[in-house]
Order: sequence, then structure tokens, then C-alpha cells
Amino acid sequence: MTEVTDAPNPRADFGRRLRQLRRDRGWTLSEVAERSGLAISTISKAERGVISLTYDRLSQLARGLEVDLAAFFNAEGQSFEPGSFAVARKGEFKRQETVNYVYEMLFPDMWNKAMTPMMGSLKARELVDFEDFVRHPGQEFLVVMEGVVTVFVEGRAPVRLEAGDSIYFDSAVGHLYASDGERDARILVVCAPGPGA
Amino acid sequence: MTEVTDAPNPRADFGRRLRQLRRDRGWTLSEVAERSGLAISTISKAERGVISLTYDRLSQLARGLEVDLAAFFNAEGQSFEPGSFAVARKGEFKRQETVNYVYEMLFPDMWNKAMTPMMGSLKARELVDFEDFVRHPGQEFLVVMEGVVTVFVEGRAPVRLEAGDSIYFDSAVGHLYASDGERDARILVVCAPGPGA
DNA sequence: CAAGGATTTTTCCAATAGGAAAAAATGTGT
DNA sequence: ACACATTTTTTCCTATTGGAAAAATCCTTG
Repeated sequence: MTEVTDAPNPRADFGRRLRQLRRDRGWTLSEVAERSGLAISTISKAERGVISLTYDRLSQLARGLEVDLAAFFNAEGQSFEPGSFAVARKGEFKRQETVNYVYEMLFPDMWNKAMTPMMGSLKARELVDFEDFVRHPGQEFLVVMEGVVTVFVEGRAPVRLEAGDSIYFDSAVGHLYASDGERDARILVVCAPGPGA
Repeated sequence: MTEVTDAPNPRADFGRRLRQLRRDRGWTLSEVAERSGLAISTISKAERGVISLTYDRLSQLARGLEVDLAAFFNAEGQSFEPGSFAVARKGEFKRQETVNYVYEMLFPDMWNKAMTPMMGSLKARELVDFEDFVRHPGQEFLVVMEGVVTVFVEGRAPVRLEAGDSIYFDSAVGHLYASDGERDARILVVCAPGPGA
């Protein structure tokens, strides 16, 4: 016995979205049924929130409607000694310089760490040389500690980050940081080798 | 008798992702069960691809894991799309609470990241319960953003860290953080799975 | 407005999901 | 190695889903 609830049923929303999706395409139930391999009745019920589709069917349906599964929801839219540890005191870092940045590796004498944390300084209004995108395997995480930083990711619009903001990306994609404010910026970068490292 | 199919079952992928998501948080099945309201067995089966969850359950599960539903799907295949990136704005984090800390996972809807960055707050002079050392595989990196923090590493003398200081250690060793100052402390923690993860 | 085709909703039943509890496996400390 | 606690997997059973076909609704046209 299906209750007549107009409470914000989770599936009701989904159903509406589904129907919308179908009608946007001007398709009928049977058309979608054919494309997806589901039964007409199933789709009908799903659209009205009578039933709650299983992952399998959702998956099929997505293919049938030619949308990414996510579209349905977008609702809201290591010789590191085991057991060891190390402390890095502010200011006691080992300095390194590259063309683009000045940074200090935090635990230089531990090797095979799963992560490589670095503190970096970006001089205010440093020239950004677009020829020098940095690329390397693995993933990278950056937090802005002070100042404002613009991150250039190859093929994407620049991202402006303020203190407290962070970004996570695939290091294999060309990237570049630059201070964006009047002051020097201070960043923390943590690199990790990719899954297959 | 479950067939031993290693065929690219659509749900198998999903299941793996699910398990990953749960383990990233260090949660047990029953923990997720409680948070999501689903039965333990259901989650277990879903993770192993034995069953195909319905939309309703998926929805609940997403809430329980504190991820956007879309996060389950975005990566139809791989995790952390090669070449992708994500930005976390200060204050736009997803809150999580444990017995000892309040922290916000920074990129909750990307899974299989090589690193798991979190921002945490430690209430001033919170009682430290030494019975509750935290232990999990992998390595951990902590930076103090604000305040003063004492890190207790099992079997070692407590380490006092001030803003800008950081510590890197093996997460398998019992560890515990506590704010040590008058003010609340703010920390950034990055976890990485160990070599054999 | 009646007839006929197209589309959607219902009905009925087999297939599958989901939960409670038992069983197995996996970890702890002693 | 042992018992003990914790976590995961199985088992067993009920509730729900999903499909085929029948019934109802909605066009369109004469």
C-alpha cells in the first residue's frame, strides 16, 4: 500500500528529474524502454516515484537516455621506518629553489615517505613564465597559508585561492603557481605518487 | 553459490568504490550502518556487488557517508579522473565528528585520492582520553595552522607544536591530538595509505 | 463525439533487494 | 597458542522491484 505522502520523498524528486530528462528529448516511455532495455512499466513507475530503481537499472537507464549517471543526481547540485615520526619546526626547513618557486622540503631526511610536504613562498607579483608548466606523476594538494595565489592548470581557467583555500589535482597536468597579491604568499604543498608508484 | 565472475560487472565497480569510500574514513560496516540507517548486511552485500542497491538506499548511504550522491558515480571507471582537479574554499567543508576531534574532509566527493586532506578544529583544553588512541594504516602529516597543539604518539613523549610546525608519522602507531593553548587550535591533516594500499 | 492508435498506468507474479540473526573470519591482548 | 572482542560474511525470510500483458487515459481525425 503506497502511502500518499507528498513529503519530500527522495525518489519523487528523482522521478521528476527523470521524466524531465525524457521529455526534454521528446521521447516516449516505450522509446526509452527500447533504448535502455528496461520495461515500460518500470520506467513509468520510476518516474512517478512508485518504485526505487536499483543501481543496475539506473545504470541501464543512464545509457538509454545517453546521460552520465551523475546527471541523475547532480541535485545540489615508503623506507620510512614503520612506527617512526618526525617533527619539522617552523623556520627549520631546508631551502630549495626552482625557477618558479622557493620552497622548503619539510622532512628531507626521511625517504620513501608516502607524501612529500613542502612549504613554499611565492614572491609578490613574480613574473609567471607560461613556458614552464610543471608536470610530474602523482597527485598534489595545495593550501594557501597566507596571501593570495593563482593556480594555473593547463587547459583550464586560472584558479584564485585565498588563505585557507585549497586545491587538489593531478600533477601530470601542467601546473604553475603565482602570488597574486601585494604581499608574498605562503603555501603548503603535499605531493603523493600516483596509485601505481 | 556466488558465481566467480570477474567480468566487469557494473555493480562490482560500484561496490569497490563504496568500500573505498568507507575505508577512507576508517569506518566499519556497522558504523556506516548506523550513520545511514541501513543494515550491515546490506552494505556488505553492496560492497561486494552481491546486490544492486535501490535509489532509496543509495540516497541514505550517501548521507551516511557524507558524500554527494553524484560522488558515487562521477568516475565511471577510475577514481580521481586523471587530469582533474578540485578546489575547496575555506568554510565550504563537510563536517565530520569523532570522539576526539571535529574535522572537515576537504574533497569528500573525490575518492581514491592518493591523499586525504582534512581541516580540523581542536577545542581549547579539551579533555584527552588516552584510552582512545587512533590507529590506522598509512602515514599522516599534520600542520598546525593556528594555536598550539600537543600530539601524543604512543610510547613517545608528547610533542608540542605551534603554528607553522608540522609532524609526519606512521598512522599505525596510536596517536592523538589535543589543543594545548587558551584558544582553539586549527590543524590541517593529510593522510595517505601506506605503500601496500 | 466516436473510433482508432499511441501513450501511460495497473495488475499480477517471478526475481531480487534488504533486514535480523547466526556463522565465519579477522584482530586484540594475554 | 589461546580465549575474547570486533568486523565481515552467510543464511533465511519478508518486502520490494521489475517485467509482460491487460486496462485506462490521452490524443488525433473524420
